[in-house]
Amino acid sequence: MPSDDRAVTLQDIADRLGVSRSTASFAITGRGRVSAEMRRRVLEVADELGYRPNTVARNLRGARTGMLALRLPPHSTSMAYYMEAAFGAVEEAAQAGVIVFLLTTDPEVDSLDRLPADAVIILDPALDDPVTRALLRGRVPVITGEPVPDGLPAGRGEVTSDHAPAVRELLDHLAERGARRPAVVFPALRNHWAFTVRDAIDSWCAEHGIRPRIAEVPHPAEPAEIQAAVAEIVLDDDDEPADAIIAVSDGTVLSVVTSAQRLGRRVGEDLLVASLVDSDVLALAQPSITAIDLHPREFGRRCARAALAAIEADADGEPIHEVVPVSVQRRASTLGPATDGAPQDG
Amino acid sequence: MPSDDRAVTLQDIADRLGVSRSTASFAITGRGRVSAEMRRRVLEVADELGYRPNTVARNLRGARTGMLALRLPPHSTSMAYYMEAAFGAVEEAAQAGVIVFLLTTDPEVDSLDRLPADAVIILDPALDDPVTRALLRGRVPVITGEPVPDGLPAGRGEVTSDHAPAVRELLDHLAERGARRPAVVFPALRNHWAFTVRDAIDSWCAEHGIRPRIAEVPHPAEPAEIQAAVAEIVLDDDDEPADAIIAVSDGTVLSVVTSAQRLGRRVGEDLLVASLVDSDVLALAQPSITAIDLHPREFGRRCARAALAAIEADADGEPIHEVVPVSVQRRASTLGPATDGAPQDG
DNA sequence: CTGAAAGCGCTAACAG
DNA sequence: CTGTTAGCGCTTTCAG
Repeated sequence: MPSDDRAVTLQDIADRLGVSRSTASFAITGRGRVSAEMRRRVLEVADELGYRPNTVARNLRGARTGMLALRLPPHSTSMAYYMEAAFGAVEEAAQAGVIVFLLTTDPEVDSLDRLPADAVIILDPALDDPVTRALLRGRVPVITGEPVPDGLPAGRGEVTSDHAPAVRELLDHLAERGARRPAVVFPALRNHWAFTVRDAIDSWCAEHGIRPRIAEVPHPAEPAEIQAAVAEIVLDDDDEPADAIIAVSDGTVLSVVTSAQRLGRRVGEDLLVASLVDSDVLALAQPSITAIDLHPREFGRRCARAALAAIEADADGEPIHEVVPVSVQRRASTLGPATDGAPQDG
Repeated sequence: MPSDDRAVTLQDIADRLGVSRSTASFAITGRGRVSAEMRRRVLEVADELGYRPNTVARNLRGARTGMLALRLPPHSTSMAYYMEAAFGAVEEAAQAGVIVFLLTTDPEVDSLDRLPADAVIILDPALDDPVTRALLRGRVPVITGEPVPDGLPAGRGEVTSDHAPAVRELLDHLAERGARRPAVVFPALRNHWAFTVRDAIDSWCAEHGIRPRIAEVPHPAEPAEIQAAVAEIVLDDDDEPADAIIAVSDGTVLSVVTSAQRLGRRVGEDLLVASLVDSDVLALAQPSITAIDLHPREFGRRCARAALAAIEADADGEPIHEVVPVSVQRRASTLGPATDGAPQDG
């Protein structure tokens, strides 16, 4: 029982069977040509010895690292969303024996073009993020979660969600529920998601002859700034008060709901509230909050899959483009108290 | 300008100066003995060529991987907390040129004792988590964020926060603000944090002659389960109603606040609310929510530092033990409306 | 003070 | 069908 501290190597297996390393290697990777019998024996011994291929050494040879770098937006608006997506990517990569590591929020830009990774996944690449820019210029293939905004070099592929229809569906839903004066609290983000959603809102409003009422909050924002924006919309001095409010993140929605309740407005009745990004906590509020479910876990998985594909297709072939479905979760904050007890929920 | 696709290697530098690889290596790592002059020239060329040491190859030799594995609890209660901690670890490790990768939530247990990492960080190790158990039994040194609960083999070190005093401070604060019947919504977690906090609450209550009123919710819980627990406490049929409620995560607190507001209770006035774990969104609610700030970023940094130290001290020396300070953020939900406009906040 | 050479664990030509 | 061999990029003895 070589249960000493050294790791079991191919050599150990080979020695044990009196064959050469390569035979063992071929048997294990299944790549080369070895007899079925030999293969069986190698596998048996490998198992017995508790052999674990050393991924580092394995990848050294192939000029690969067996790693994916993951970049999350510097000031993550929606923690839960990114965390889910991250774990989706980790899971998917793990199935291919690939490791996902996190990039610091603020890495040294010049260390970026020689990243020890076979590909990078950038979630929500933003126009004004120097790291994203450097990564996109670097030699490591880049897959982005959501397209790269115009003005930045394209990556090798992108995974995106069909935001516009979902936003329109949400707006339609609000209208059906009687909303006539919807308002939006929107962060000053310069990424594809923000541009797209904003566009969808604007055009929907135009089609419905409604003046889009958008309170833009800085990003990242101080609590006071968000609270002020929310207060302005909820109060709405100079105009008819908003009868529906859409916000982005857990935090902003929370601010909207609590502010509204404080001011005596009844969420789900005289004020509809919805979020552009779903998260677990939105189902916990009373009333529970209608939101667009971006299926972040699946989104993350697809990003990893795309990244893995980009590594293989190491030429300059077709860029990868994948669309992940999204869905609107209708909950009590827009359905009203009638259905409060049994909101439609996943 | 060798700006072709191949990465710049030590050999390139050596060739350029007509010296050998080892000289270049020594000059760059600063480990060996080379003349100051030679060193200067090597560094210069390295810089010029844009040399980046290949960490993978570098570590191959030393039987190190240059990587830290990070395990987050399978059903993260508090996304923001863990995400912050994770990035703290990533940042700290990056300074030492070490990469932090995420473990899948559900890895194959037998792949765990030969993890391609020099150490593992487990955040909030739980008694009932088989992965934690496997990791602790494995040969990769383990650092835990929060101690390993009794019943599991100890790791090589732990980073912890001084929860008990903070909980007591919070309870004292609530008492000062007039709370007489505090209640707690607590998840059925089997980790050190949960045990400690629960203990602190129990003993504080005992000292103050108060019957601890704890609603335990399953973990992970369905929204309905949490809502039910919250409703029970907020309503409190058979007893005097609670005048202060403590909850753990963003979600539960949100549920408490919105439920309370719906039932006509005024948070910060006739009902005090506080969270055991702070996060950005708690500052956004109206009123903003008092919470214990666990300084997760710093916590994560310390974990990484401890892990790095554990790798060096590869003997069975003293286990590492570090304590990260915590602080109570008093906000409007317990301070009341008087100070609502200017809550004490970081 | 510097160069040659031997590996780290694994893969993949190339022989046999 | 299997063994030999030459590396991947780097570190580190051991000679010179």
